[in-house]
Amino acid sequence: MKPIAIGELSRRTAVKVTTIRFYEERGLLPKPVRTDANRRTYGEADVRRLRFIRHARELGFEVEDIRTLLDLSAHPERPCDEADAVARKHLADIDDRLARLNGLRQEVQAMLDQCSGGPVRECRIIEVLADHGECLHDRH
Amino acid sequence: MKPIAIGELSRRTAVKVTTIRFYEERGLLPKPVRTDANRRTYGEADVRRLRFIRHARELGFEVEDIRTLLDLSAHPERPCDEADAVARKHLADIDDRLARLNGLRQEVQAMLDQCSGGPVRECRIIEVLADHGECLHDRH
DNA sequence: CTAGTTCCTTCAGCGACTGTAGGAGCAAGC
DNA sequence: GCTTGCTCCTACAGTCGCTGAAGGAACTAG
Repeated sequence: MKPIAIGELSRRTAVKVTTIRFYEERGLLPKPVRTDANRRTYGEADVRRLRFIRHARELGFEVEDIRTLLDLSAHPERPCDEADAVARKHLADIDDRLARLNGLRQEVQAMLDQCSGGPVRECRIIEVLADHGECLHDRH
Repeated sequence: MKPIAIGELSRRTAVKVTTIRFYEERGLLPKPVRTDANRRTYGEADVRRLRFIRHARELGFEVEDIRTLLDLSAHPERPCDEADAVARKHLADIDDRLARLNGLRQEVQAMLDQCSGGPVRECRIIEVLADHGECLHDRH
């Protein structure tokens, strides 16, 4: 199999060249073999690994979590408790953010509903922001 | 009215001292009058302005948007279209994030549901991450 | 007077990239 | 063989919205 240049790896994984170099520096991707002219060369395994990383990032996993998941995938004989824990923690995190974002949505929607389109003096948006007492919830 | 020190302003607005100085540097708060010993002194107007800022940040508005909203609140005779636009854009942004986050939640939940607790070799979490084809949605 | 707290400036760090400058290499057309 | 334009290299600064630390000065209470 012929070596893959960083640009082609980028195209095949939809990860930007600069981001690939960043992942290398962070230790998510192994240091690749270089050509005589000092250019990085990759193989199919790198394509798979980078797709794994990109996919996990799309699902919102942090780089630190991805490191753990990558380590795990390199040891298929170990129990998957750790992967489970990482995913569970991530789910809890998502639920948390969803709850807060739903609260915000309600609040901002209410602000907009009250705006009558007059001058700023009468604008509820500005007023609501100026006074937390106007809010639906105590804590945002 | 007696001048307010930065620490007291911090206590009264629940905004950290460092953050207050940061907001000053970013132009959200005006440069305060200093004492002979070079300490910042604030008044009630600053308390109100900072509460406005904090509240808007809690509702997820960006600093740039807050600058716009603050400018508007200083011109009560102008129409509130602009405030409305800022809030509307923010709502659209929240809806966007909610949709994506809900998608992620589903995906991660599905991953967890399939994990049978065996070795990593059989773990669906790792497998799903390795292959986007396993996903519920095409685009995350 | 002393100890403890508050305040000052300046600057580095977070996470996860993104972009730029300034250069070298390479592939294709003439 | 030369030029044009793309790709690649390193090194480093910038993004957003803070946060914290270092090192020093000043205020406050006992």
